[in-house]
Amino acid sequence: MQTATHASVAPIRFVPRATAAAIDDAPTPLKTQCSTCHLKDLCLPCGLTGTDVERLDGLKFARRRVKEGQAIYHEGDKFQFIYAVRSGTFKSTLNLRDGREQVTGFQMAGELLGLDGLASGKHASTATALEDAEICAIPYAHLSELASTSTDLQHVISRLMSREIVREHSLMMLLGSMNAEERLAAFLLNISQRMKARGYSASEFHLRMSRAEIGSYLGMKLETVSRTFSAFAHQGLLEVDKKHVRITDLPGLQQAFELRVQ
Amino acid sequence: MQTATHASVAPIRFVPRATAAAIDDAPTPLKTQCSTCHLKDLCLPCGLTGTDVERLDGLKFARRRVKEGQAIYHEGDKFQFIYAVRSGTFKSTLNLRDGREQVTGFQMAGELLGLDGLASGKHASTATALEDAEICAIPYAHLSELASTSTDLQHVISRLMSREIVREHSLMMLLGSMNAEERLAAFLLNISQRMKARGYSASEFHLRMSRAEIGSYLGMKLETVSRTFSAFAHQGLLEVDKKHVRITDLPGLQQAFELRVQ
DNA sequence: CGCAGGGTTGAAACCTCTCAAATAAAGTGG
DNA sequence: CCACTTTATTTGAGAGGTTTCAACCCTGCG
Repeated sequence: MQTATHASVAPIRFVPRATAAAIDDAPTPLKTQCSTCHLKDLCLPCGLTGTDVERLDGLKFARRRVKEGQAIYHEGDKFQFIYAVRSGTFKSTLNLRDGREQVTGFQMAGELLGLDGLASGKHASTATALEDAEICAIPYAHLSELASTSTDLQHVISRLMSREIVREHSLMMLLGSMNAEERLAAFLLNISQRMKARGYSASEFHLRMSRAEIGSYLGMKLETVSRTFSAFAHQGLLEVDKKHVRITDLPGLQQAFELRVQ
Repeated sequence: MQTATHASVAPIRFVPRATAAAIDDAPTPLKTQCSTCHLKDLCLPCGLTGTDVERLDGLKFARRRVKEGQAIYHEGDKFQFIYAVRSGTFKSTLNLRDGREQVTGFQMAGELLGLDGLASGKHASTATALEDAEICAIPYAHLSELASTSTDLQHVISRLMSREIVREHSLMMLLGSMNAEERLAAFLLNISQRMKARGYSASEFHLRMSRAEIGSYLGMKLETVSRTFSAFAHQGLLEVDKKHVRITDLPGLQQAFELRVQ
């Protein structure tokens, strides 16, 4: 549904896991401009004035298609690009010793990926497409060069990083002090809000992630996620059919979540 | 023990909660330089070359004493300063609806506080001293002005923010996939490492936070924290007496933690 | 000296996890 | 196009770990 508006983009070949980093070094040389992007109010240009947005157009970055299941970078890969999601949904994950993965976030259109790579020069997580997607690959060197000519742009980047910190704070609160129902309610309300901000229905949507991925993100087992979905359905808060969700009692769902959180 | 090295600083009066923000507007006008600070390898100047560190000296910021229990900013306060811990320990907290608080981090000498305020211009958390402490209050406006003259300084700030994101990632992993023993082991090893980096013993230290605060941070109840301490003691991994901890089997503790994490 | 706050420990309740089985959907290959 | 396999999801029952409630100890302080 989200990819429908970007049909005129050259597809890139599928890149197997071991060499996925290689695509970072040779992005499709297709130029894109921020000033005319339909996501400019959500994405990098958000908060910038006309002149600064135009300055952003000086950035030479490429659009890329990413197939479902394909990673745009892996934990440990050299950090060179920041990625903006144009369409589709991604998950960010950390690898656990026993081979399992911990989901640290889901990213939707207009959201940025890869900011955790600045710390050490290597990506600290892996970003994988949950459906066929499209991204802008922004060379960090160019971006920071550009930022040195505009304090406003500097602030925007700092603000975006700060937002990520704040987001993770609330996730820590969720993981540290909420039970299963509160966690899932918080998750669904968050998705609902983000769908709404992107012009989709806030009450009915298609989850792109599996029960296991939701569980990993929320710190619970997939069976518990499934059970909690069923419990919400029995309570009349929503209707679920696999990944399709329809919220039928938004205030009720908010109450299930707001029992604890400020 | 940490405060002993900084005795020649004018004390500030205790400021009650409601007006604590006021001290932000009138910091003690005592100038400090980064280039001669004993924390320069841990703190803001970390990674900067000689010339850039000198440029940091152009920053006019004040040192301040903070009494145990006093907050340097509260959730919702206007964001103006970034704070560097000179001595002492702080906790960062979020308020929960039911009046309880969620601890999102502990900060030691050389670590920064307040970066979460950039996102919205208001502090997203509260920072409270766990013991008498000393901080540098760095006006963010000055810092970002200075950063516009040095790309290296820009990078340092970005890197520090990114580090915070990475730190929170691993905490999410901890909260999402570890049991009580793994959590406490991870916490103690982290504290141990940070003590070591500051020139203190890695194996014997005094915790500045209560069982309840540790529990809030680690997503467990204070009784469980206490029980897990006792369990470690029974296993011969450490000796505990209230807040005093001596790690007697570091490899054993690491094993208790590394069972899951990469 | 009594009290409050922080810490420890015990026992039972409760929630989530684990293990297991059944179902449905989707992909595979003849 | 149909059996077959694989994967995702749901649901049940019992195990297990953490929380809850409670009692008790210790220390510092007015």
